[in-house]
Amino acid sequence: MRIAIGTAPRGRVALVDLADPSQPLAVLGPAGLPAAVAELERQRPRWVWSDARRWYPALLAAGVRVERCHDLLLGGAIVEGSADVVAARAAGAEPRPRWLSAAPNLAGVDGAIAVAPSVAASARATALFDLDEFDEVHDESFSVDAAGSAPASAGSADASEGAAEASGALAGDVPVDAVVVEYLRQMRLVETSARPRAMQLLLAAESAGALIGVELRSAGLPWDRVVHESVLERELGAKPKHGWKPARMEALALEVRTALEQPTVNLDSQVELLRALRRAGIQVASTGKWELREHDHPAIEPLLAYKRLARLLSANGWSWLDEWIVDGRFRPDYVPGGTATGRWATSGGGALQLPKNVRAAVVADPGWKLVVADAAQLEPRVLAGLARDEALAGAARGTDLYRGIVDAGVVETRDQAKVAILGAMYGATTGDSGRLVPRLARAYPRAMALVDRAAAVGERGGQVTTNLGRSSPVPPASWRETQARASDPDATAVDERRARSAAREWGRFTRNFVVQGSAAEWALCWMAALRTRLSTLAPSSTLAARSGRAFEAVPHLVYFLHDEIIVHTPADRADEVAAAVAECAADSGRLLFGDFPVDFPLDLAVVDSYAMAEG
DNA sequence: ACCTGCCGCGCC
DNA sequence: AAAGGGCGCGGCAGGT
Repeated sequence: MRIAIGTAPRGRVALVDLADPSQPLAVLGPAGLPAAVAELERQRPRWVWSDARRWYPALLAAGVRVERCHDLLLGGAIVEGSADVVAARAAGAEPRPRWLSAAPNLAGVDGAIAVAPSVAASARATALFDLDEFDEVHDESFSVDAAGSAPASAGSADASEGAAEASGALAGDVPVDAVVVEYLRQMRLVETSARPRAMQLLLAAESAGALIGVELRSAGLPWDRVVHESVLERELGAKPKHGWKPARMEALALEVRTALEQPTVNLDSQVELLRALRRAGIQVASTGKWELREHDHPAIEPLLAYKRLARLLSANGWSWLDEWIVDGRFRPDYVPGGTATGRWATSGGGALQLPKNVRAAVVADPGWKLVVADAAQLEPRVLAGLARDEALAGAARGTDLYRGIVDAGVVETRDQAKVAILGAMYGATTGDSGRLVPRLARAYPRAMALVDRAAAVGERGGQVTTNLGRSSPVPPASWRETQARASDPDATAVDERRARSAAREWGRFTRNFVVQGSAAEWALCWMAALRTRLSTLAPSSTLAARSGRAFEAVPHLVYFLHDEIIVHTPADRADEVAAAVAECAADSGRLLFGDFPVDFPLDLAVVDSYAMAEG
């Protein structure tokens, strides 16, 4: 069963069964939606909606979880960009609707936007049905007395979203008939794509990610403010008065200025600092710490210490704590599919850059545990699977792929194996890494050929595609102009050099894209499977379920970082959860690479604090 | 008072 | 101990 959710005239919401779109299942006010969804969810439908970030928070706030969805914004971005769908798009020639351009990565992509019906137009009568006919029609079983029995959304963490709803239209508001039309269009593109099964799986996994992104925010990452404050005090000293710098930073700044013999230089200004360093005889091209480290001067050590503290203060200091930690939870705004490769992004809070030294503040609730798991050397394993490289998969058989490469006699040390692998995937040509890559190529020719091919395609300006069918963007017009200028008869040496450099740069991007993007798919399938598994585990036998919250007493995901997840679980369920996490990793490998023998072992820990997980 | 671009640096 | 890919964010610089 598939049910579309979209807007209807006069601020209402409509539900349409895709098996019978001749008339809606229900047309109701926004307040009635959670109860209606909860009722229909018993039939385990796939909810089809414009954007999980638009529709799902209010449901979760009312305590309603859904099992699966199709997220049109994310699905649209994939099918519009995929080289596997090019023929299907051309054959069908159905226009992409304008509202899809809100999708991550789709804003600048060519599409038949001009001929798409505008939201306003499709909000009126359509071929499917006229919602105005359904003024008073809705199934009594969904009806919710506005005065009473509706699950309360007051007290939700997201007052702002409620306010936006009250004030009118939200981004992602799409008339239900347009939702149906777009869903059917996407399904036709999937069916006629080069690899329908893979594309279907990708859209399902991406949509599961869309649900998880909202759920992670709703659940929140348990955060101990006291521990965080003690980290800050240990590093920075006492909390300074508002608008002041911590005394320890001031002391370090004084030390630097003294050593440089420039008592007024402002260390926070790159321009001033660079000038001061040079005047003191330290010949650097930038103020970056990697370059500073190379120099021997009494100003360097306190300067590096100052920079480290300045970073901590501005990125995760007391004001971050006040802004982002509410009621013991960190609730970042995840953006699934927010990057070109399909990795997630976040907006606000820097959730994907939590410094190691503040992770101590991630602490399980009393009676709860954190199950922390990350996939060991995910990307080279994915590369082995993608390339069907038996030799590399052999080296990956144990828990330490780099050790496996050493044991195979390819390089001498684990460190060499690591930089060589990274160099192969990122396109290093110089340094230790670049020198080791040829040895890797001899040992693992299939894997190396795959990334080399991806790089060659990119250098020509072509698209490359992941395991499941997500394609890299085409290079921007400015890139193509640079290439065109170089092939002009009177191109200068500078033009040619610039074009070569830009071509190689795009080649490094596409080289990495296939690996990073396919690894993101593995992680998505892992997490989606885990989410399903967790929902089948019984609530804790020792923690009484309190009402009103979606995540009381049951294990749930609270964090995701590219190849790493954290589950917050009642302590008595931790071992079951850990086993499920590992099984789902193995399942994801089989799902994506069939019986090709590549392992996906995890570093897995059951801990009270994130800092106690090996990282 | 804003905006954009760039740097530097945290994470994978 | 830094080079290659992907990001977000804070801060400064330089513009309007």
